[in-house]
Amino acid sequence: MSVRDQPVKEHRRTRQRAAVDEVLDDTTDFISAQDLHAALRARGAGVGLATVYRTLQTLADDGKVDVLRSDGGEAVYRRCVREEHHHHLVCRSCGATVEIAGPTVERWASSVAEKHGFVDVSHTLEIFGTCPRCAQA
Amino acid sequence: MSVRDQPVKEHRRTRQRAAVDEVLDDTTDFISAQDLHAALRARGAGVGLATVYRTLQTLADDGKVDVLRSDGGEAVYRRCVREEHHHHLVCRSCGATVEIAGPTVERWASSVAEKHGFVDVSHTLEIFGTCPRCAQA
DNA sequence: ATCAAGAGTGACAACCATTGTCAAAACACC
DNA sequence: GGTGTTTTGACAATGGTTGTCACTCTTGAT
Repeated sequence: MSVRDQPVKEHRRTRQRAAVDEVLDDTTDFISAQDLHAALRARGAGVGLATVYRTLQTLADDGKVDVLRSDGGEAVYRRCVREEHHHHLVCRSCGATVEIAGPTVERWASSVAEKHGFVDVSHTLEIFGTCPRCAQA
Repeated sequence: MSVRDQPVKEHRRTRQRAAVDEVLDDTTDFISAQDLHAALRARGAGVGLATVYRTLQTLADDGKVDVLRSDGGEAVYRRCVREEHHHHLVCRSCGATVEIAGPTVERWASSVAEKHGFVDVSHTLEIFGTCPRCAQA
């Protein structure tokens, strides 16, 4: 679908990357680079802020994490469960996330694009709302 | 669908807002606040940068312009033709934009959200690709 | 037309997420 | 262990966006 299907360059294993990985594993919701940095510091495994950004960027490039922009324009990251293309249903209040697959939407998107002569098509689709737990307030 | 269906508070007519409006009318593609500010300055109608931001924010709140985030996280704005909810097909290369309506997707999104107990649901959906004109390169 | 009240403006400072820099430290492999 | 390259981290720099606040302009009433 997209053009980024290169073999994914190999990276070195370092304490810092392992630490980032660990936090990512323990976090089911989207987290910002800043928050991730704070989380690392909190659990004693301090990692430089710049390194956190670089690591997340690398992971994103390799398709290992999902990235999306919060309302404030901040980039937020999350380890994806499915490797394939999918979307998210995100709670505006607590950040809880459900991964969604929508084959119909995929087809619709490409057909619409095709109809207008667009090629090399990709798309973004996120659904926001208030989750059941946050709703009882 | 969303909660922002208030009667849209009235605003005063000022030279600055008229100028912003004019540029927006002359621009068919998405434009950033910074670029809009430059465009205003270029056509002699200088407007403060802060004012540009405030004006765009106001227009966005009133649903008079569409807002979306560029890849770099910059907010870009565009006068919408349709007042109702809709999506965009955007050329990655030249920025050309086609407005899209997708009733099916709308229904699908709300049903998915509902199925998971989410309420007060909204969503974002943008399709990116290379337009016919840019494709012949 | 005049006026008072409050919305709107602008120059600039402040914010804050993100990126650049570069010497020092860590990894992989011989 | 030695060596060449990658990675790191502290800090500076960048750049979009928002906050501040005195001043100006629009508006509706008089």
